[in-house]
This record gives sequence, structure tokens and C-alpha cells, in this order.
Amino acid sequence: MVLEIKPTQALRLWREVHLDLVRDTQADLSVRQTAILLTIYLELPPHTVRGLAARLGVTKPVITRALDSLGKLGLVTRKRDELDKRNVVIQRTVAGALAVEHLADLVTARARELGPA
Amino acid sequence: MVLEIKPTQALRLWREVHLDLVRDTQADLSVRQTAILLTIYLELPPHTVRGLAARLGVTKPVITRALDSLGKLGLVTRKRDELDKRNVVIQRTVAGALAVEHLADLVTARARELGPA
DNA sequence: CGACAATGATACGGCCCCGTAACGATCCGG
DNA sequence: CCGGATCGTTACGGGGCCGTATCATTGTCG
Repeated sequence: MVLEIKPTQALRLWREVHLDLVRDTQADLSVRQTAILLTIYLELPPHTVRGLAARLGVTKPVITRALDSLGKLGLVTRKRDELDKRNVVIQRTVAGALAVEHLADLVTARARELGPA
Repeated sequence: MVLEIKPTQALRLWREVHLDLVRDTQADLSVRQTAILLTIYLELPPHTVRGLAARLGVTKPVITRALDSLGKLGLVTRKRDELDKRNVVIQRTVAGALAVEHLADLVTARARELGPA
């Protein structure tokens, strides 16, 4: 079940999806924010600021600010860890799950349209 | 030669490549800039500001500023159209071609690593 | 020639993101 | 109990992108 994709197809796929994203008035996430959102929704919880920072190779303020933005969009939520009150646990939301699902639809749809070569 | 990709695979692919892009210190293009760059390198020339604006569904200043940024990075070049001096023709560069090729490598490599489901 | 259209660039005010440094809160070990 | 480590946040200065409106240049057509 290996996914065989040629360089030309990869680029066309990337372009088509990005065109869709540009036209989608709502979605305007940066590369960092996208990486964070997908990590939260694809990897097993719990997720912490420090963990995400290490995972992405960025500093903690980057994560904090990204969570501020994603939170403002309703795509994630934060909650204090009751066991260790220094930690913050990032939680998923319905809106976030929908947004991720929407992205998946976009990519699969565009992939299906790709011709050969 | 249709590209079959499942939603879960699409999301994992999207995430892995975005993680690579975040770690790549250099690349920090916005969604718009990426769409513009790929359009320039995948569609047949000539490319104009107006044409790209219409193609992406954005205003002309967006294109002008994106070209400023991409030009500063050496990924594209602008040249006055001698036949109609109102037009500006966007040209490709070696560095730009390399960057696009690099992206293609990234996507194909990550796609190849995707397991089933 | 002269009014008008079209092209791309620029000005402006606003908002968001970045990296570094510092901060308050919390936990831990002696 | 208390100094130090850890966690997440905030402050600061700088830079980039956005949308709207406006501009200079060039072309077109009566």
C-alpha cells in the first residue's frame, strides 16, 4: 500500500490544493499553524506546549501564539493540567476536527483529478 | 493512472511535509506565495500580474507584493514587456526552479513513506 | 490630438507573526 | 522550607502581509 506519486504529480497536487486554500476565504493558516493543528489532530494526546515546540523544532512562544490564533478560530482549546499545574493540555474541538476533515477532502479530491505524468 | 489516496493518508502527507517546511529554515512562504510560485513554474508562460491575480482570485497588489518577496528571495524575476510596456512579464530563475524541485522531492519522499490506512 | 481604459506599482492604516528576553506560577530535591 | 529547575505566558522591537484607494505609465479609439 505504498503511495506512488511522481514529482510532477506532487507539484500539481500541491498547487491545486494551495489554490483552493487561497480561494477559501476562511482558512489563512501559516505553515507553522497548519503543522501544529495537524499534529494535534493526528498524534495521540496529550499535547503540551513544550511537546509541540520540540516536535516542530520551534520555540515555545511560537506555540503559545499559534494556540492563541487557533483558539480564536475555535480550532483548539487549552486546559490546565490538574496533576501538574505548570502544564497546559491542548484539546481538540468539533470545529477543529471539521477543518482537518475539510483539508483531507481537499487533498483527496485534487489527488483524484491528477492525470498521468 | 489515477492517484488513489485515502483521507488519513492525505492528512499524514500534508502534516509531514509541513513539518519539513517548518524545519527548513529557509522556506517561509505564505499560502498565497506558494500558490503563485507554483503557478509560475507549472503553467505555460507568459505570466502577468493581472493574469496571476485573476488565476488566484486575489487583487493585484497581492501579486505585486508577493513578487517583491519572491524576487528578493531570487525565486522569480520581472521584466517589462517591450511590445506592451504596461505589462510586466514574470520570469523563472534557476533558484526558483531548484526550490520547486526541492518541494517536489519533499512531497514524493513523504508520500513514499506513507503506510496503509 | 485628447478622453478613456488598462496595467502594475505605491501609500496608508491595520493586523499578525517572529525571536529574544524576561516574568509568574508550580514543582522538586536537599 | 527554600533555592533552583520547569512550564507556559507576556513584553518588546522589528518586519511582513493584507485590503482599499490612488497613482504614473502606456495603449486605444474616436
